[in-house]
Amino acid sequence: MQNLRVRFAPSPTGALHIGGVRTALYNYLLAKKMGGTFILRIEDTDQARYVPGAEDYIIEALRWFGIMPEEGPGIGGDYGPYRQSERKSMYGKYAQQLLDAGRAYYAFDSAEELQAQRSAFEARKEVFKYDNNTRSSMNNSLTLSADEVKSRIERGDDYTVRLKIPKDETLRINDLVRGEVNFQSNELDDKIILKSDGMPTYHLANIVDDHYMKISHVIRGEEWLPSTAHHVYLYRFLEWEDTMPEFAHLPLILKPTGKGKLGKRDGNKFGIPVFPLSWKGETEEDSFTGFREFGFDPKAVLNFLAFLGWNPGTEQEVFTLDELIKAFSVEKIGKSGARFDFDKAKWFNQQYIIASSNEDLAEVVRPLVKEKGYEVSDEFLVAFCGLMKERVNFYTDFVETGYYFFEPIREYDAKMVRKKWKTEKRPVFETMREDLLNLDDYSGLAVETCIKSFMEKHELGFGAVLPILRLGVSGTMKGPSVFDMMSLLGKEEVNARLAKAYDAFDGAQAT
RNA sequence: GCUCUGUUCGUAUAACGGUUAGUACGCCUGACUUUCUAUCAGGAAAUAGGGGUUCGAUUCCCCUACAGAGUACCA
Repeated sequence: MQNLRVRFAPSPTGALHIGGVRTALYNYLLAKKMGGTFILRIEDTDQARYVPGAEDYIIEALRWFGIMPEEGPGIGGDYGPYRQSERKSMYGKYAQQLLDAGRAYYAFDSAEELQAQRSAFEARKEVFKYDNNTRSSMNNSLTLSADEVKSRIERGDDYTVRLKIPKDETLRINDLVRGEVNFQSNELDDKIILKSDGMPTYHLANIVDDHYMKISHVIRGEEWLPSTAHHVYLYRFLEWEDTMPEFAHLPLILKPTGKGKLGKRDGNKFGIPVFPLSWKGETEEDSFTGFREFGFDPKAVLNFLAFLGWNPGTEQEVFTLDELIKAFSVEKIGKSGARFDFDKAKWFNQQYIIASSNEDLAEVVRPLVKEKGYEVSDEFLVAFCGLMKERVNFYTDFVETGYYFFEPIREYDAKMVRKKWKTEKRPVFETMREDLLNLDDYSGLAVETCIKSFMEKHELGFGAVLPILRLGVSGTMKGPSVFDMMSLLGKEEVNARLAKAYDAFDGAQAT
């Protein structure tokens, strides 16, 4: 085989969906594994659906994941331009070639006429298809005289170019994921390949570009499987069939619950991200929180995505990108739709956080801390990450569930306070506070020793003392080791918190 | 409707035609622990249904059911 070249070819119609990211990932993995080239091509042939910023979003997302293409718009490469709108002049030529070869024809039917046909068929409970059956009754260069066609074109009438699908043929397609897939040509419609605005449709542009960009493998979503037959015909009629790429159609990603494939709105509906990065659309419904902003690590998301429709056949689940590249193979891609399981995504993220060093975590958490307006030393932050990393799922949890490391306690767990605090015991706890204040060494171990001797002196058990300390210092029963927490907060801070807490506890007890 | 694709615990999936049908997430129980986690040890939980082929089908074939996708001058 010659050089392996794959492309990710999204349409800039909005934020890049997580399913698109998975497609990009699989393309990337295959390219890297085989020493091939990963290419980004922007399919912007539909001006009406073009959304400004979408292209930047796509590139930013790929960069965040660390799966950057080697060729693409703004990146360079020998097969550019990489935006279809900039390749417009190429496509007309091939439409003409197809026309000349009798493999395509002009169609003059207006949108209204087509609509009328559809309605008429619908009334008979049939579905209109522009195909070898119906094209003889439509206005096209097959039914009109040559002169008529010529004059219509010269007159400037709108026309499209349609692919003339042959009659009575069986088309056999080999798909790397699904094996042999057969199509009857009579079931295929005469797809428009050149629109009346002169732009090609996806089908033509895709084939021409893949050919010129020397794409060897087309890895894309299953929604393209039905139109692959048209694509094969295009290759055949353009006489490029001998260099036609291999096809691999990926299973769909399904909604977390219920029916259907994962959609844009599912994110807001289930309160989970379905886009890599946050996106601000025109409206509330068109705005989404991304995995990044949700507090995910890009490596964890990639790992999760890799397993949505693929598995290595071993029992290993946590993979670095390099390991994924080594393990990846098209043969291991699954056939059936994979449901998006947020719990699993969460678990992957947690695995990555736990495996990260405290220093690396601090690096990621620092901007979040700054954003909240907190000012802390690097040393503090690193220690803080060490204390918290085993009890968070997302990066955002650090500053949210661990907020009390940076600002005063917002609220005490009232139920626990009522259960554990006795106002009569306050004098005893005041002596504990003093004992703590007299400590010179405020390491976790020293604090622990101090508390233990305090308990011994007053014949108190862990259950009577530790909850009070924990509540006083963090307000909640959830969190890291009390002693370590106190050590990190420091003597003065702990003392102040305890004094304040005792008052609050008394208040809570009184009500 | 038609075409294409698919169907193993709730979810993701593993299993040369021969296994007590494995693993992970989630769930339940226990251990550890001052709490929450994490960790460890257990547990419940699946081959859609029906026909074949075969000594033997999760695995191969057919039918049914269900699900998904496509059926645009969108990609």
